[in-house]
Amino acid sequence: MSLRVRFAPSPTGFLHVGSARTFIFNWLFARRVGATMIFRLDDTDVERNTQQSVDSIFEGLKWLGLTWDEEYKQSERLDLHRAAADAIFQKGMAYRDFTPAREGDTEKSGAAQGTWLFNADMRNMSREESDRRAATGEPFALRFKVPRNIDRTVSFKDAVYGENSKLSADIEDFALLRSDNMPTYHLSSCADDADMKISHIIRGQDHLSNTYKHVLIFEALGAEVPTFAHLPLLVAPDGAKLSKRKHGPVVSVTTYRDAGFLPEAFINFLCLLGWSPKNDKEFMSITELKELFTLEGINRANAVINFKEPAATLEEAFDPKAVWLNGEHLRALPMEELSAKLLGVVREAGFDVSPEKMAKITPLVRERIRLLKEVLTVGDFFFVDQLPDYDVNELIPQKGDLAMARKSLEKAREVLPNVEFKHDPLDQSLRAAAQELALKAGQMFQPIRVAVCGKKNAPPLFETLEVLGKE
RNA sequence: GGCGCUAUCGUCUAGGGGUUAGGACGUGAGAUUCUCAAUCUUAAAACCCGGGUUCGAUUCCCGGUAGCGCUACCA
Repeated sequence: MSLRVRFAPSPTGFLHVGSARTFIFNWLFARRVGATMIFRLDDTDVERNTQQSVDSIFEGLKWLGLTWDEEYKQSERLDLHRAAADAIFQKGMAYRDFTPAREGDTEKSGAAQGTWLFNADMRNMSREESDRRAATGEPFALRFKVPRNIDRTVSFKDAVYGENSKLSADIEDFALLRSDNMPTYHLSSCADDADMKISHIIRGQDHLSNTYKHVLIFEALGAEVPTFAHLPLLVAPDGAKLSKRKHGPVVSVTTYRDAGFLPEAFINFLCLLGWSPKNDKEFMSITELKELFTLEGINRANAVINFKEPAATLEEAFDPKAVWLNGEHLRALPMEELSAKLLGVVREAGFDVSPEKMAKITPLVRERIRLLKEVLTVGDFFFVDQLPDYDVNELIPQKGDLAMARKSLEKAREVLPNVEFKHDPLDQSLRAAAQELALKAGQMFQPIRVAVCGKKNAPPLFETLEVLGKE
């Protein structure tokens, strides 16, 4: 039997980090075992689908750089879904429910208050009466006739959560077709999975309890029930599920891209949430992940993405481990590659910097940034003609005063014009100058650094001067 | 409310009937250094509670509690 997996997002919002992880796990599994990876847009909810969301999903996935082998759109397969529903109906495993759709029933309080399982009048209606009413054009929803025998149980073995079973009597008669003849998610999802011969369904744990219904549908369709692997959910620091409304842009994949995450770092981070290679390895390339990934390595408890709610800095908006991993991946990149990426960021910010100059700057900022975008704050002085204003007190060296700073700078102005702007000559002459002034090297360098960079914390002085050049 | 799933440092996790409960991020201290980083060393930090089973449970079983999910003609 061939192995086939699918990623099936519904386009009702931007690409969520949780969806991205589901996609990544599917991809890793597929590439690891040689399965076919299918992308399927689950767009049967016409009212909530937006083109903007479709674009956002593709944009996010494109950034990740992981590809799939086949692509489908559910909205183009409605006939198949309806045929599946009809087949179930013809087998007597579904019935028409003529109860008008509940309207204005916005929240789920109705369901939450009591346990609705089925409407006996509808479930037990004779086929003749059902046909007659349908023939008059009366609208109906098609519901699955869940077995009510008291000892009947539905079970499946989940690759992550193990054996699961539930009394079928506890499962409500869920809808297959809405009264507008549109298939529901459960129906189209299963009909497609069956038709596409999906062998492994790897998806969020929020579907764990839906799986009983799905097993029922697969069986009614006479299809082989695939292997399920449910993934623990990604949640916010407060334990609530991630939502854009509550938690802002951190839940969107493009936010990571825009802040300057490397896709491989982002993927690495997401993999560590709910999965582990069990060997204490944390920093992993995509190739390594592909080699190490197994469904057995997935654990069962929800994982918190540990970001700060009101973020004071760019870094704070993300999980510290994600930021750290990104720094690691950044430093693992060949210098030229990193330089090219940084050049892109800098140019996008409106600075005109040549690739040659960027090539010299990159080694100086590489150890000092963890997100690509930080090049703009760490290395700003490399790009501007005129330094923004800074506090003169910044010039004061340790255990020194403004007079000492002034003395240092005057000396520097005297010495520097005659020095070749290379590391060693600068080192020698400035150290000599410091000695002449009876200052510690650090006390001499500090004011110069601030005068040059506009801030105390900056890359080493001589290299910086060398890159900046004498003019 | 009903049904289901889950529970190890602040966070991500390893482990598993007898361990000094391991690693990582983050945090503190120190080393190095022209500052900041990077790097290295080091410290603090965890088995939800109660019952069983057992010579011995953090680990196995049961119960509780808490969190999460599903309970839509959403997905």
